[in-house]
Amino acid sequence: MKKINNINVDLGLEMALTASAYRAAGKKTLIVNGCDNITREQLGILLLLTLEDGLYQTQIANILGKDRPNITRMIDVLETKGYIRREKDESNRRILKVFLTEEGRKKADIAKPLKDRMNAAQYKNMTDEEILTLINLLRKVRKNIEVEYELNNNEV
Amino acid sequence: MKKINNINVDLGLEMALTASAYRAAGKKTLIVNGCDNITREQLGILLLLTLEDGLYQTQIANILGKDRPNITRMIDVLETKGYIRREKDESNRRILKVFLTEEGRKKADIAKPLKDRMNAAQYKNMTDEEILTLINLLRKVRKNIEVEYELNNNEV
DNA sequence: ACCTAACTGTTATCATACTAACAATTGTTA
DNA sequence: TAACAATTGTTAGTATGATAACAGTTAGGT
Repeated sequence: MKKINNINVDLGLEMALTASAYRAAGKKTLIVNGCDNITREQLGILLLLTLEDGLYQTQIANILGKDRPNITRMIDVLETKGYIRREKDESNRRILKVFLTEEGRKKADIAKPLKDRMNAAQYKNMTDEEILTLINLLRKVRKNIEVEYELNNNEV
Repeated sequence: MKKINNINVDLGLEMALTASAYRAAGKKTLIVNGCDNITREQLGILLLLTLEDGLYQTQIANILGKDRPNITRMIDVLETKGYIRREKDESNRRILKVFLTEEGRKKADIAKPLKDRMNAAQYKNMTDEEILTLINLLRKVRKNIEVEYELNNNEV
């Protein structure tokens, strides 16, 4: 494990722990506020659709960084719950566009301020500069990993 | 979504994307180098045991930031693969201590440099100061979240 | 000693992450 | 046009993340 100033720097563990706390807090926030019939990830899809309705599944997967089987399953659930509906695209019959229902829009409107409040909590006592630094460093690490990942790809 | 300098700052999404790249790269590294019969998470247990053998399951769970059911399952798998063995503690019969087998130690020795190489890759072109900053900001966010999480806990 | 609370590992259940493989559709190219 | 490749959504299977509930064990308080 890399050491700096005699401090162990295991980024994987740090990210796992932070992500774990993040998930727990998000779940708790939803439950405490009566949004206990939907998960944080499912809500992410609803919130995305409030920004741009009618995306198709692969677009949703790419934007949210998830894979298509996952999106299929989550959208199945959201459709069963009546929050979204699938609609065939006549110009490309492979595509299923996803739209919010009225119920789905209502749910997103209720949950949006909860997400905002959680974002505010996680950035408490942090300056804008610190937040930007954190985001940029995460992106730098991701870029490094993706480059290395592609290198490995070519090695195979 | 919080905006700084007109840039969207969705830490949850950034962490999810980075963690996803991290997982993919880790998995690929193991497969490319012939360690395809073990997962990154299972390997984490083996590497921990090389630092301190004979930990019991709850200790492993706490150190790695996982829950006990997960550890039970992963250790079941590792035991089936012959990489670890459970041993009852006579002084406290609730406890099962976990030890590396010879096979497990060999596996860990083979995989350790792969993990080190991946750590080096993710920190490429980053100064020690940047790395420390990233770790400290992640910890700060985690602390914020945990405080907020406990607050919610009390509100219930 | 007895009762209760806490701890440890386990099982069951559900949601997510990921891969492989597939059918249907569309795009490309010889 | 015919053959092949790529795209889209789906299904199946495995591993992980997380919670609830349980039996066995230990610790604490009366």
